[in-house]
Formats: sequence, C-alpha cells, structure tokens
Amino acid sequence: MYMQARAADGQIIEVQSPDEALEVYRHSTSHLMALAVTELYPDTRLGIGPAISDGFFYDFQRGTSFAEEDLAKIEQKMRDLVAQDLPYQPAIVSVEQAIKEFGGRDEQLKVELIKEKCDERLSCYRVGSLVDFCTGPHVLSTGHIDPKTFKVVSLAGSYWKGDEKRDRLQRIYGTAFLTEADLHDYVHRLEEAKKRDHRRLGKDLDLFSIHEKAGAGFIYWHPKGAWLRHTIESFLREDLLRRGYQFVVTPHVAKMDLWRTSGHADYYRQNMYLLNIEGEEFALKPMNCPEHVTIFKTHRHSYRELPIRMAEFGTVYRFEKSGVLHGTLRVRGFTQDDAHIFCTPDQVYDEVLGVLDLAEHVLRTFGFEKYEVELSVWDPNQKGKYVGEAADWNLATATLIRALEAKGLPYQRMEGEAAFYGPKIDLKLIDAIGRKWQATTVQFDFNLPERFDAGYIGPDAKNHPVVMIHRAIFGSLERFIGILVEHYAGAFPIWLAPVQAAVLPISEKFHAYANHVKQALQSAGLRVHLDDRNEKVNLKIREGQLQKFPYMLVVGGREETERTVAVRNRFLGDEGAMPLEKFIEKVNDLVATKAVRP
RNA sequence: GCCAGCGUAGCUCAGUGGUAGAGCAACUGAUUCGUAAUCAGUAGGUCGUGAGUUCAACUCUCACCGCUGGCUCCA
Repeated sequence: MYMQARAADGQIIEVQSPDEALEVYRHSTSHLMALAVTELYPDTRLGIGPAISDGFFYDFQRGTSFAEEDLAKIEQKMRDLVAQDLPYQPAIVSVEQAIKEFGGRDEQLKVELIKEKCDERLSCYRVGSLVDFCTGPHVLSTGHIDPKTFKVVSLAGSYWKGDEKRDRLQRIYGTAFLTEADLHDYVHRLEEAKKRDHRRLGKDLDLFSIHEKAGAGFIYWHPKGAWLRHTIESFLREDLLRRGYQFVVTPHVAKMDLWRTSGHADYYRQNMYLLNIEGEEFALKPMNCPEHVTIFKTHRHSYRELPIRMAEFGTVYRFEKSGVLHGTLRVRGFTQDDAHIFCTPDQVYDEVLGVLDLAEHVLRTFGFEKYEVELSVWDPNQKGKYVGEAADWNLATATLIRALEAKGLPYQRMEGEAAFYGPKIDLKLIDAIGRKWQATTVQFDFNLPERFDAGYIGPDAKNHPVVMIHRAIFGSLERFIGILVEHYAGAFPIWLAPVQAAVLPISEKFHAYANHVKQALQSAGLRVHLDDRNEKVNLKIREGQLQKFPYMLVVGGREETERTVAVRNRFLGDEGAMPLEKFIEKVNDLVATKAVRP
C-alpha cells in the first residue's frame, strides 16, 4: 500500500497504486491551497481544483487580481496550515442541503456544478474553513502533506468550463510530489527543458529569428536554419518520389472566388489574411487543398489514373491570436509538407496504409521511435455537424481502423473529435524528454470534392466523386524543426547538422594547411567551418562545443607533417589523429546512413 | 483575444524621480598558443513606441507593439 486516505463515506482506505496515491496527494494539496487562498483573501470564490499531469491547479473567482508576490504568501500560509494538522472531513449530503450550504457561502459556481452533476446525494470535504464539493478521497489531514514536497508555481487566466464566453477566472498552478526527491527531479526536468528550448537554441545556434518590426509569428530562417530545412525537404522529396508522389507548386494568393467555393471564405475568414487590390478581394492561402483540387480538375481523370498523390511544400498564412504564438511551434506563416491523395473507394485502404508506412519510416529516420496515435471519429448523434454521407464516414473510419490494426499501432479513439469534413488519424511524437508533439495527420475530406465537383470516370463510364485524403508527415517544417531542435537539444545528427565539421588551426602558422583541409572536406560535399580567428584552440573548442558541431578537427604541426586531422567528437571528446581521407570516408558513411549519433 | 508578468548595448542582466552601468560579443593592439574562456585598450544605448503628470521620467499614469507562462484555439 502506498498511502492511507479518507474516502467520501468516512472510511479509511489504502491506496494501492503509486499513480493513484500521487493523484490523491496532489488533489489534497490543491484543497490545501484553496484553503490558504480563501483564508488570506476572503472575497475569493471557488472554481475547480483538480490534479493534473505535473501537479495541480485551482481556479478562483475574485474581483481583484492575484499578483505574483501573492504566490509566496499563499505558499507560506499552506505551510502554516500543514503545521495545524487539519483533518479532511468528508460528508455525504443531499443536493438540497449542498445547494443551501454552497449558496449560503455564495459559491455560485459550485451550485451550478452540483445542479449539473448530481441527482440526489453528493459528497463534500471540509478542511479548516474550506468546504468543497468533491468525490475524494483525500489524505487524512494537512499534516500528511510534507511541506518540502509542494510549490505554488504560477498564475494564469482561465475561463469557467474552458469557455471564453463564460466568467474569467484566475488559475493558480502548483506542483506536488510524494517525495522531496521527486519534486527535485521535476524541477531538474524543467531546467533541462529550458536548456533545450528551441527559441533559446535558435538564437544561440543562429538558426532563425523573429522580428517585432516585421510582425509576430513570421520566421526568418538564417543560413544554418535554412540548411536544416533544405536537408529535411530533400530527404522527404526523394522518399516521396520513390513512393509514387508527384510534386506541384501553387500560388500564395488566390481570389476570394476560390475560397468561396472551398468554403474557407465563410468558415475560416477570421483566420485569413485578406487583400483588396483595385476593388478585387484576394486572400493569402490558409490551406493548400483548394489549389490542389484546382489542379486535379484541369483534366478529366479515369479510374485507371488513380491514385494521384499530389505533394507540395506549401506555405500557408493563418492569422492566429497573439497569445498563442510560440517560437517556431506556433506561427502565422508556415510551410506544410502537404499532400492530397485522390483515389477510388477501393484504393483507400492501401493509401492509408502507405501513409502510415511513410510516417513510420520518416519519423524513425529523425530519431523518433515512439509516438501516440489518436483516431478522431464523428459523433453519430450530431450528424448535422458534418458533411458527407454516413456510408462514407463509416467506410473511412473502418478503413483507418483496419490500417492501424494492420500496422499493429495501438490508438486512442477520440469520439466526436473529427473535423466537420472527415475522420482523421493524428500521430503525436514523443521526444527525448518524454514530451508529446502533434505532427503527422491523415484526414479524409468529404467536403472539397463535393464543393469543387471533383470526380473520376469509373469502369462504368460514369462520373464518381473522388475520395480525397489529406496528409502531412511533419505537419509543418517550422514546427517540426522546432521539435527537432528540442529533441536533439541542438546536437543534430551529422546528416542534418548545418556545420558538420569545424577546422581549428592551433595558430596562424597552420592556416594554409587548415585551408587545405577545409577545401578537401568541402569538395567531398561536407558542410565545413574554418575557425581561423587569432584565438587559442581552447576557446575555439569551447565555442565549437556550444555550437554543437559534430566534429572539430584540430590541426597543428604534427597534422600538417603527417597529412592528418586530430578528430574531436562532440560527444566523446578527443579521438586522436587520422588521415584526412579516412575522416572524410567516415563522415560520408555517417551521413549516408543518417546515423543519429556519430 | 483573455489573465498575470516582462521589455535597458548584438547577448545575459544591474539600475525606484535628479548627468545611463557590468560581463560576454564587436573593434584595435599584443600574444602564435595542442582539446571547454590569453592579456590590454577602444567603441557601442533617443532605456519597446506614442501620449500624459512633473522644474525634471529608464523610473509614475494611459494607450499601442512585442515577449513569457497559462486559458481558448491549432500544423
């Protein structure tokens, strides 16, 4: 057993799993925080206060705002309350009693919640002066919470029930762990994540910049970042060609006519950059699909030509609310590795399987071995929300499931999470420190073929609506590169690294030979940097390590005489001298095999 | 967009109403060096932008822009 807890019926129970114990502990700590807050600020009303993956939060309603300096006071108050060892006392009461109790305390949000969730009876917990509507269980008393295991972390705004039309609440985040060591590890993980932050590394490694003057959410790729992009694009382009894709290129701007046909003018307008030139309306494209359908429609297609797999590195522009922008992970202009597969219903299964296969291969190449799969399906009770026939939806959903099962991919079914135009599969990458990132998506689109009247001629010589599958593997290059930076903490595999080797002459006397080495590597197709500053080799190495160059080649008198290079590996340190040709061979081999580590 | 915090030199950050500071980077010079920072000197800022209060604003007030953490949304 991991912990004793008090269940809602007053019984002492023994919590049987560490996960459950942690949840009880955090939930109890969130009540402790709510007690501290309501004692310090009696004009505060309660929202909800659950345990979450990194700790807990509690939402409060209060006329005045909490300030950052209040957090320390709250934390101190919590410690005082721990010292008082107040019991968590459950009670089972009727709905009428509860509404009277919470109504009397002017806790209107709790009253609303109780009316919504409960029929007859419900449980409440009292701790000190705080009474909360709660199913429990909780720790026995505040004395069972170790003051060294929790922290009040941050302040945020939130909405009641997550609805921006409802009351604005103030959320206070905290974290708690069962042991002091766990809390310490958590703080350490946060620091580690901070070191990997792609915004920090993007600046330090000179990959990209964003400019206030030019607009938030637009990325300027510097030479090193651009190399990454080109390398990633070339890799995918070659792979797609092998898999029977064709590439197209479409404009960044189109007349509103096109967006009216596609429906974007009605349903996506608030996200679009609109232009009015000489009285005519245009928009920057927020999606590539309408233009791809436009190309598809330039010919009549026989079923014999299908499937057509039409790919583009398509740059799209979407107005996003200022508060959501985040480095390269959430921007206003980005390039999707987009493709649309036009096919017949009986080709759908093979095509979906092909996309999953592609995703697996691509993601593995970039060092992502693990990912989570979500299948988003419609809500059959709300058929009015969706376009397309039930038969299409059922076929598409069944096909997605069949393909997932064939690949042996476990998945989570997300009821009612499908887009209005079709069901989809999303893959979430899990990076080196366990965080999840949305990347690959495979979506059916029942909307555009109908709106554009896109079809093919079947064996029966009749027109049939074409099946359209939208898919992206990286999602967007901006986001994917941001994820890659954080995944590798900037130390890219050598095939991706913007600088693959740096040549470090130990003094000016060896610049000639260093130049020779640089030329030789460059001629062999490698990306190389010559550090010919008048600095000590120690400094060059330090900076080279911080720049995460995969290899540094120290050259001095010995190397010049013996026509070698002294190889320093970014991870392993000094590897000793080797002939220049041998080094080139070694690196070319690592590049060709796309080795994740040298 | 909403809540809170923040915006000072290229970068990291001091500076609470009275003449703008440090370290690193840059530049100049010296040093010619063997696996994570050589030494010295020089230069660099309308303190995010615009209004207002004041004899006086980096500092106080308001608006706007941007950033950070969340909410909502999303590739």
